[in-house]
Amino acid sequence: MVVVPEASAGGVDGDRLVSVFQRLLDRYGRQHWWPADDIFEVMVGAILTQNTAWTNVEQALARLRHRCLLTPQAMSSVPAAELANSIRPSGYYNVKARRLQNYCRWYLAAGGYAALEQWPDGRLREALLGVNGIGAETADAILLYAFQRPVFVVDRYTCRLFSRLGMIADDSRYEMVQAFFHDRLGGSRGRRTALYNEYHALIVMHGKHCCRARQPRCRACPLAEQCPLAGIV
DNA sequence: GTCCAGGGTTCGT
DNA sequence: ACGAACCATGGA
Repeated sequence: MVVVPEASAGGVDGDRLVSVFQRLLDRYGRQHWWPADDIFEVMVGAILTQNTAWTNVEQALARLRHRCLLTPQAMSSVPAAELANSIRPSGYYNVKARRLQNYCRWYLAAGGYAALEQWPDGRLREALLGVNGIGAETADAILLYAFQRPVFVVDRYTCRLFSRLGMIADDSRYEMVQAFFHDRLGGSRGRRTALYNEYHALIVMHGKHCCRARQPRCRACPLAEQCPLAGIV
């Protein structure tokens, strides 16, 4: 599937969003997210990576796999203390153990993937948000990367980058930023799903190298002129 | 030693 | 409605 958008549906800012996407794609290439072996691991990873570096999440996932806890049945029935110990490298292990079990119990009670994939986007999103420990970003990551729904995932890197590009206010609410993308990147349902998938992954990849937290502007980034956004920022 | 990471909830104002 | 405190490990 070609992920390059045909044309923006959102005027000047839409064209700019497409331009940023093109530059990031040219510089970093296709990211092939989500990095996981199966659908359930995507969901677990989405919870474990909350405010946590992915390298830590990988260690936690390896421990879970080694202990045969990477299934919703095993994860929901194991003692919380044992689950917490298994995910220790990902940090916040007590709260995340509770969140994982909240999620697994909801997931199983709903009938698992086969049942949930039949749910419409809005209903599925609301249900995810109803699980304690699943906020807007985690819900959208699961919607996009596990359920293939056309939902743009807004994370810290997204807000930082596009506020520095002057396209959004630095204090914009989550849903406002998300609507900014939804309103300006059109196309078919499948096309938008593929585009949102790649775009978010590229934003994260870029954020790891450039435009770090303490740097006020992108031009101060380590990539300097190599930065794909050097001419824009 | 300091800073930060692919957030979310809870509890004060 | 909004901000602050809290959760916690590991890599740069």
